[in-house]
Amino acid sequence: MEASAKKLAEQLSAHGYKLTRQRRAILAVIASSEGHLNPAEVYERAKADCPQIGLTTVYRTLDILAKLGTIKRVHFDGGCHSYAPASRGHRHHLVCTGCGCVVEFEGGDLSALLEAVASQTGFKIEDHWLQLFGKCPACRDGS
Amino acid sequence: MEASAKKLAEQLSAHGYKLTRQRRAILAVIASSEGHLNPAEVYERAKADCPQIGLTTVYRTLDILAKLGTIKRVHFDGGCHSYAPASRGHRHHLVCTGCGCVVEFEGGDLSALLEAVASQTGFKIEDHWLQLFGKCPACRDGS
DNA sequence: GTACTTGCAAATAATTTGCAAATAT
DNA sequence: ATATTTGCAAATTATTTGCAAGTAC
Repeated sequence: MEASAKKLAEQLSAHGYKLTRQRRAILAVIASSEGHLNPAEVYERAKADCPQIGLTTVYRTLDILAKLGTIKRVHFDGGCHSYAPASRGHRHHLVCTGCGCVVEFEGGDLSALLEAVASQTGFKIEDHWLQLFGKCPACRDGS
Repeated sequence: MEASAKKLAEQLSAHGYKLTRQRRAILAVIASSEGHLNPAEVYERAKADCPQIGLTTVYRTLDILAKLGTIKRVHFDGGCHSYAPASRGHRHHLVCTGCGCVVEFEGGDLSALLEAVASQTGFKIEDHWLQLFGKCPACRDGS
């Protein structure tokens, strides 16, 4: 298991979850993924490591990881059930519309915007969600 | 048909779509909705106006409206298949986590942020997607 | 009149659940 | 040892499609 997957595994055991062969395989897939993966894709790739794994387990594990904040759902109009690894802290995703790879970035400073919206609308803002779409360096030059 | 629904209807016919009883009913539901609605909810409400409407038609009509940009999908972790009316121009949605109502706001100025991310990552940013969550004035005081 | 639109029922796809067997700690 | 986790198959839910009949223009 490579370094990044080990970190993710620690998050699981720190919360009292057992580290099974299946979960390790799923974590390895996610850690090594460049982009966002849906449950079926995770399942396919995890089978390389752990042939007996079931799709149900993938669903259950992704739920746990999403709840822990280890992974985050990536939303876009074509489908909203893909996940990408998430770092600690509030980060946002930048998704390549060419190859689907996902990069995290520091969320700039939105506080001025949030305050403006709050006073404009009377809402108490609790959370925000920003996602950017574009072409990564490779896809930008390539096609 | 009230004013707002009439405007939406014009968008449909301007694109060569016929204005059927069913489509009018769906538009009326959307125009008068305070929040986001999923296909099943639209269907239930549209039946008041047009009892013979089928769920299939709701799906098909929502697809058309989303393609035209008349409505926009509202994404959040609990479900990503709800829609809210969208104004022309680039606006963002503010969703109340209490009652589910949706308000649009002018998207502040994100250009500095976008440029920073672009130069940081090498991506060519094509689109962005911002959604805020909070409590609307009523839900804020109420509970 | 004609092409677009509809509702139905059936097909497909996606996700969840119950449960006995397996396993990490 | 034991509570958690698993895989399977079945159940459920959501969405899409084919097609003959209906309807807006």
